[in-house]
Amino acid sequence: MSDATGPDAAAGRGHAALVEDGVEFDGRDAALLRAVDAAGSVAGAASALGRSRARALSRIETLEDAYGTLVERRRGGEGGGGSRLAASGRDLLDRYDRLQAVLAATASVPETVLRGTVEAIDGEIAVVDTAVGALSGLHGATGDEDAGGDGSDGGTVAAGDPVQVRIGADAVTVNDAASEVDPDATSARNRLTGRVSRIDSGETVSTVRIGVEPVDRGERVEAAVEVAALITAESVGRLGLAPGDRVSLRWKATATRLVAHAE
Amino acid sequence: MSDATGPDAAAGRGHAALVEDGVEFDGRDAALLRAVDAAGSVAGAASALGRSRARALSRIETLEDAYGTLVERRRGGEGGGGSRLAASGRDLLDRYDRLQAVLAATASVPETVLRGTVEAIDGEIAVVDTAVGALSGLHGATGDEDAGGDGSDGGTVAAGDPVQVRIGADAVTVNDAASEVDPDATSARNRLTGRVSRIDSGETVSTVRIGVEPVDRGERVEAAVEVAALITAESVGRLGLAPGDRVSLRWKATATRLVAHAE
DNA sequence: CACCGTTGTATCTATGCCGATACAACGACG
DNA sequence: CGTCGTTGTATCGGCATAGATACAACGGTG
Repeated sequence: MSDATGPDAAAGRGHAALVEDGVEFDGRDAALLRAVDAAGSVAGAASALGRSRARALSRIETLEDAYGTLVERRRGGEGGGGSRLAASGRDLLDRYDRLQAVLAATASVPETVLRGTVEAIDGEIAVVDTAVGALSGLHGATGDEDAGGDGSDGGTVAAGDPVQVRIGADAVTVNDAASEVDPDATSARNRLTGRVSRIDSGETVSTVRIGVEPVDRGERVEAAVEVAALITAESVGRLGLAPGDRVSLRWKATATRLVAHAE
Repeated sequence: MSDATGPDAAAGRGHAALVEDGVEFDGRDAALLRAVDAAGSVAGAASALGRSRARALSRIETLEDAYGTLVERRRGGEGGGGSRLAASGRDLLDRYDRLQAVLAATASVPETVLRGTVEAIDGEIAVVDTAVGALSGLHGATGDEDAGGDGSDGGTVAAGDPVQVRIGADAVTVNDAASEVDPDATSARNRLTGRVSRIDSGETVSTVRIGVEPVDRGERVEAAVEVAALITAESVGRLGLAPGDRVSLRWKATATRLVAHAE
């Protein structure tokens, strides 16, 4: 939306919901629970949201069938009764909020996507051959597949497969190329060197793009690769970064994700 | 559901869709595009999926109204015609797959959640007072709010607000406490020290939990805080990590996210 | 020129979800 | 004991979406 910070950074608005037992918990449900918390009754929540009370109640029941008790309801008594958000309902809202935060983050944080082919797989970590050399990262396979989902996404990756390597700009650390750190003192494994090509400064956060030289591989000429790094403006100042500077990039293998890439 | 690999890792199943122009692109649409790519025709794709051909076609049209050309359709000719996935359709599938990868990652990567109150806001970065001291992180506010969305999530954060600080375990770097690195050479700002409390070893990736002492704050006694870090098993070996060891943690402010926490 | 399987297009029907409405049950309070 | 506002429960109609069906248009192929 905003402007020309990144080519496509904000292009991917999304919508996410929790799923348990086949029941989706989406923004509408979150709003309902929040309204119940605010109003102290399902009836009040429904009228505040302009929704049907009976529907709201039955919706809560189907949610509770899947997620457990969410709202403690009581009828009769002072004020005719009322409903309070249960602790587990609050937890569910927290989970939902965190999911939304992750989604907003992926939409607003630029990512670098490289094509590559899997060289080797060792447990959860795969080594991928890319234009800028071998990179290692996690492939999402945490054991199970989304049952009601898609077709061929995520899932397993095998040696030789074409994949995309996804590096979130917030995972990349920028160092002065001169002061090289002892490689044995840190758990960040992927490293590259390159030259700063552009700095997009935000208020307190800057997106630094670093041009990385492709490795020499026979006749095949690869286009230059730009890796984005999101760092605080303060760090830009502290490192004295300016276009043309040589820097070293570093990020953890566990912050790198592989996506199976059909074709 | 599955079993006891991780305590709760798979608890947060989710479902995400891209949204553009009010039109959702979800797993069902992804499966349709993939089937078109495989079958070479919308008719073949529909029958392969057991869906109505006419509906599939009209669905593709509404998708194209929002996302641009996705499928190149041709009628008449050899084989009676056919359809091919356009390049932009392939790109859209890639975007969707990456979104799914992010979602799967957040479901499988542990995160540390701390409660805190916002101390100060400086642009996109906020400083939050937590049980383990002041931490800085991004608040999702990228300028706009989800129109058709929720109520009080994400959005803006103000000084004094209670928030949750979310730290993905894949963003935390573990260092030997002894060999302290020159603080001016790196752009990672948040740092803590603590003792390793537990190491859950996967095949090649381990989740290390580090107990961090809460800062002393008068009479108020806070429970000990455990921060999770996801690092390669190789790094565990290289650093010689074992329960009880003193380590220093480090992660970037830009990899820390704040979630407004009602109440 | 007829054939073929596909893309377009229109229409009818079934299904599921939501709002609207109505009524019974509940229990503290006055 | 009646009042009150809520929770439960059932039913009806509206609306959007998907499937089913039918038919026209298209353009290589034989």
